[in-house]
Amino acid sequence: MIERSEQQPSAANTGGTLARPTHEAPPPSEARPASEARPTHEARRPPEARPTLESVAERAGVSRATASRVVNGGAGVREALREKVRQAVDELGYAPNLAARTLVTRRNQAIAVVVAEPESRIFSDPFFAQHLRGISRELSAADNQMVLLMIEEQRDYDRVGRYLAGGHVDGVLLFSLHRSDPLPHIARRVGLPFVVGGRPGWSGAESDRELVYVDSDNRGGARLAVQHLRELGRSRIATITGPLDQTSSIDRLDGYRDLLPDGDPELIAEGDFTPDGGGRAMAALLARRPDLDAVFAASDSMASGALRVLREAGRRVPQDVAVVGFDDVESVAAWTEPPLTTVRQDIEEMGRLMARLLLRQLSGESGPAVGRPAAPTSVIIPTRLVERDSAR
Amino acid sequence: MIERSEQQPSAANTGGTLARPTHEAPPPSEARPASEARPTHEARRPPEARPTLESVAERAGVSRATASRVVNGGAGVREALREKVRQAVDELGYAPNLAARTLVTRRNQAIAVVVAEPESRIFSDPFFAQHLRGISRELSAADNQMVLLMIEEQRDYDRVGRYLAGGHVDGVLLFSLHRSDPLPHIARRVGLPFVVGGRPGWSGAESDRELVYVDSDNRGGARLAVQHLRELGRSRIATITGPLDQTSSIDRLDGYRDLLPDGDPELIAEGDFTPDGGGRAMAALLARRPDLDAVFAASDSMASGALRVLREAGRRVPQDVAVVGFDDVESVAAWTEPPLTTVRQDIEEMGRLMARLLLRQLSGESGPAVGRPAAPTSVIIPTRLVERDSAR
DNA sequence: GGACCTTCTGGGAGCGCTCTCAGAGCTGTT
DNA sequence: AACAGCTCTGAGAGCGCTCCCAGAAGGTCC
Repeated sequence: MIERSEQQPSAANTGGTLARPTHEAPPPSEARPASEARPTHEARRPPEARPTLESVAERAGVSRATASRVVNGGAGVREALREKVRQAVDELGYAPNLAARTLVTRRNQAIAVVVAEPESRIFSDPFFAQHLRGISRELSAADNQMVLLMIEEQRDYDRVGRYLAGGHVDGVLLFSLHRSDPLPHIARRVGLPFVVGGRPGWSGAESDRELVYVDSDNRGGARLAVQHLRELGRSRIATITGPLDQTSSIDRLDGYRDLLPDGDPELIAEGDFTPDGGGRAMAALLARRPDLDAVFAASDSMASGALRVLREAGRRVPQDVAVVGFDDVESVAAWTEPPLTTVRQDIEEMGRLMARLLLRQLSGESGPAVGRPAAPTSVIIPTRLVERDSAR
Repeated sequence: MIERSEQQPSAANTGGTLARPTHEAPPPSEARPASEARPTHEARRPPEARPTLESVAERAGVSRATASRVVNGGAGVREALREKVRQAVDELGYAPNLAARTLVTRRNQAIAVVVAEPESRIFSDPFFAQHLRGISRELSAADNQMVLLMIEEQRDYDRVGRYLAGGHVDGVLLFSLHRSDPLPHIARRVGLPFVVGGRPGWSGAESDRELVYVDSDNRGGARLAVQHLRELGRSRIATITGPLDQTSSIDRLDGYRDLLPDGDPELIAEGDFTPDGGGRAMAALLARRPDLDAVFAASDSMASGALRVLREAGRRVPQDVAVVGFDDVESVAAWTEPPLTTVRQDIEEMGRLMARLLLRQLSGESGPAVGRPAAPTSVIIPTRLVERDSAR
């Protein structure tokens, strides 16, 4: 590890022989102190007595209650007083203490996003940021915050459970549940409404009460892909599926089968959503059915691996074999050789919808039971075909 | 939009002519109610009277104070009582109310991660998830939560400022600051310690007090790349830079120049971190210096664009022109044609270090001034070269 | 001008927790 | 047997806020 207190290393560091830094960085406890010791953190200790509502009220010459009213919209307070309070707020730089407010209102203005990583592709694919962006957009429009909880090991479920139980959030967004995932149960137990991203594994014993989820139209997208290949006149259309314990894989395969109900099972090979897996599946397919003239890969990554194998096998794309992917990951699909025709899904919209659905449950709760909007239903986001050279 | 209350559409949906769903999804307010109306949300209203410390204490036959002690570690409580309290906690399913605790301890066990999106590449590159993962790992080990705040428009700064001022987090992690970014100022004003990811734009007026940041060794990585190209015997080494208002671009260019101080300026072209931009820069380079025999692109995306232009220009890679990228984004670098030699950075470690540095500031604060660990210094994470076919 | 509204305002309780402090209960010493 | 010196426990205050409710202030109507 190289440490610097200067902004830039001097060019003198650049000796002829480059001392390659070791990859393993020592823990930062070894950090060299900055050239000049930072002034003691008096900025925070003591915490600089943040102004309270009390002090605002005093300065404005009103009661705490009136000050509170003004801060929260000011309904039913005479304009003159309202103005005085607002001024006091400004002068003092007052910001309400959220913890105190939460304690009494029981509203946190925050929702949790839980990502159970090992099971989901969320880290290997670039969708994560888009998801979050969609969620964030919707949430911040309603002045809600987003607390991100990641699960990596089994014991993290406890941590997350404790946190949710701690009442710091008003609702939960869950991602790609696998079979018997304890998360819905946990959320239910602590009484938090939740919405799931991606169709859940199977509605087993736990979830007879139906879950609200948002998903891409995987099945419809697959149909789009196969239909396109057919319109191109291809008749021996193979498919490379994702891992078949994931609903997105299953749905995409189902879409393929919708249009090819009598298809040869030899034309179906299972991949794992990685380029390598896609390549291996492609090789298997080629061995079994050398006469295939099209492939629908259930992800762009797998398609890129398939493309390489096809190239190495001397097949021209799209002349000999047309290829369609799924996802439309820009950095992959647009830059394969040749560029990939693929099915695009609107990930950001998915995130946005998840948040919207959850928010609706939240507001539904506090309203009157009669005239309350109907309980939300699951939603499927449409997909569309993006044509590039690999199948044109 | 297609809505379903059933888990799967029936295959009957699959008529011959596929009615392509419109892309614009109507707002979910149009959602069709589930076949059976959800039972009124009585699970939450009334909020099912979550057990309090008080009730735990009562059940265990001790005082609230003792119960509190047990819940918080149980130091100085006789084993017998401790056991009784623990049992009461279990039976009641007690979970402490975090807001109440925060109100008195002034500790939130939460830190904010602020991403000012438009300026950063954070959404176009796949690093975001890795960053968060690193941060999450470190944070949850210390039982801290992560609140994600995204900035998209100017007015979001207000929202974020208010949130930070609300005292809901103990510290802030900031990403890729641009010149005169108001964020450090805001954090400073509300008295929150912070750490920056990526070397900040320039230490202008505001930041004479030095900032703590964590960055990849962009400069060193660039040197690695150029050095490698040189060792391959290349002598006319061009570079495609990122946008030169970003420090990572600047640092990578500086690294290039470190080894080629007398280089021809015609060998330098500015890109924009996109494949297209990389392609355009490559074309310009080829026009200016048709004799170039190597290119160092400051990102894998740009390298992939360059690769295509090179291919179209009939240059063989690596025989005619060797290419090295930067980032080592697996899904891009490993699957270009040919696969890309590139500089790998350890993003997750970056996230981890940012969190660790922040946590250290936090603990430093509450400890005694004497013997407190030295104030943290900025840290640079080493990079390393990954050799693939494009420069071998 | 008094009864009766309506509109505003402030007092005060209380959200669930932590933490100080005083005192209860022990043990050990003289 | 008295007392010092522990350890352990509980009463109570208070964190900053919201919101209920009582009452003040001002208007209207007979």
